[in-house]
Amino acid sequence: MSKYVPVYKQLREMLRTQIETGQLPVGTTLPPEVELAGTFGVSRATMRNAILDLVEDGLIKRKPGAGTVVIRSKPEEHRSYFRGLTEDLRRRGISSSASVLSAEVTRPNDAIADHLKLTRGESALKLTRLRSIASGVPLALLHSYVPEWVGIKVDDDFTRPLYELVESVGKLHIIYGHDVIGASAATAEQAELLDVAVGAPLLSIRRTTFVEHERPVEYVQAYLRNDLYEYHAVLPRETGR
Amino acid sequence: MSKYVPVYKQLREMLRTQIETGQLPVGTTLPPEVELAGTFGVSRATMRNAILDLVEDGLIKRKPGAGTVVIRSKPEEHRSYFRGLTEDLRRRGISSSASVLSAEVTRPNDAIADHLKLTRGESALKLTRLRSIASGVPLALLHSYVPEWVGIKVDDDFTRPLYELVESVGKLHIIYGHDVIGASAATAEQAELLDVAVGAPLLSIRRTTFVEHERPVEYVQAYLRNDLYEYHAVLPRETGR
DNA sequence: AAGTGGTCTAGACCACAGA
DNA sequence: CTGTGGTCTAGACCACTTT
Repeated sequence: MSKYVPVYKQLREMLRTQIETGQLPVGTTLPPEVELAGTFGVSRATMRNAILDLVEDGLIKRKPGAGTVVIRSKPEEHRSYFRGLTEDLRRRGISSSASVLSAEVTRPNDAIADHLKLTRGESALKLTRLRSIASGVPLALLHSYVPEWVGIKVDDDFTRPLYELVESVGKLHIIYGHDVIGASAATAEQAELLDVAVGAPLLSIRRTTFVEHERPVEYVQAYLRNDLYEYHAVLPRETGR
Repeated sequence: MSKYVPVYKQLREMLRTQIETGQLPVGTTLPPEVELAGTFGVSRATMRNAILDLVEDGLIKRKPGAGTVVIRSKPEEHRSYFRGLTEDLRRRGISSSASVLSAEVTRPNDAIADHLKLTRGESALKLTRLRSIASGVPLALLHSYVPEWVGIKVDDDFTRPLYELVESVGKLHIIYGHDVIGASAATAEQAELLDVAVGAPLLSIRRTTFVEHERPVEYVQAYLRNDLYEYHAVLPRETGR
């Protein structure tokens, strides 16, 4: 039950704490590596190991010949992560519910089969849902496709987030998602369901979800009311090496 | 024009090449650190430095006591990065050009001043541009705002990517961007400039660009023709710390 | 020129996985 | 048990930025 923790990790966390609590405010120049190493009684390499981790976390910045400066006091959050619509809304304080309009197993059209990397003859579960916010106002029309091999059945509970189903039923681990976002004009059917005028601008999100080995497990085409939803993305700049 | 390249970087790139060309196929177990170090006549630390970079890139995986295995042959591309519209289009093989409709220094409205974290009285350069694809078809209407402190002048060359200007003139380093994407109906003015019908759906992108210390250096409101442009985002799933 | 981070060496012992 | 990666030391010299 003894828990071994390397020295450099202890030092790293100690420094991280000092930065996050403001004992080392933004703008502070840290002592040189050698001095820090001496202070803590470790070799320069060990001290360096601790420091470089913090650079990786974006808390400090180093310049050869200049020094090491604290540039941020809180852990970096400059990156968007893949989330389902339900969780996305919940994070913004909007509670919503879904109603299933239809659920069937079919052979999807070629474009969708291609996105899901289906071989000829393979089918997919097609799911159409309408998601509304608490007051009952319709928000989004969702057309989801899940390959049959994932193992989801037409009588599963689709009012819960689809990701949970995919990950639990298929025992899969989602790695990333690819979103393509555009704008489109509401068709008569969409207008009816979403309670907007025909031709009104809708936000269109087409999402492909991937598990290990670049395997797609879900394709969703969503149409959202532009007055109720905006898509957010925080993108880090490519790090040159 | 010094050409000094550290040994570990040379070794890293050599290994990377061998992996990407398939000389070291996926599944291969690499020789132990000590052996590799001996092979290349460097110390273990140097060899290790090269290897760890490849772990960071997701090309290989290490397990203590087990070994080092090649797990991917191509660099990871499961993450979108911040890019300007120009570069984004260029990567898709679309060449485009921009024409400046207006450039002036003004006090922006409160919403925009807030995005740029301007104090009372601070002004910003307002820039309106129309970007068209090669054939001359209009693609996007861009309203850009850059705080005065960045140092960009109204007579700079705005047909070049704005990021280059910001980074070179202001000697700044862009860290990340925050995009908010929605759909809107074209106003009369927008319809005229973009050559679409009034009320036609447009893709709306509002982007705030940040440099060190969470400082915003640019705010752009873009309206794009939905038939010519789609926004792409590849989002990794949140990794448990 | 001085000081800082960047690279590199030649060792050593420890923690962990597999046979 | 053996072998692997993980950690650590005590030096050294180099490249870069600032003074």
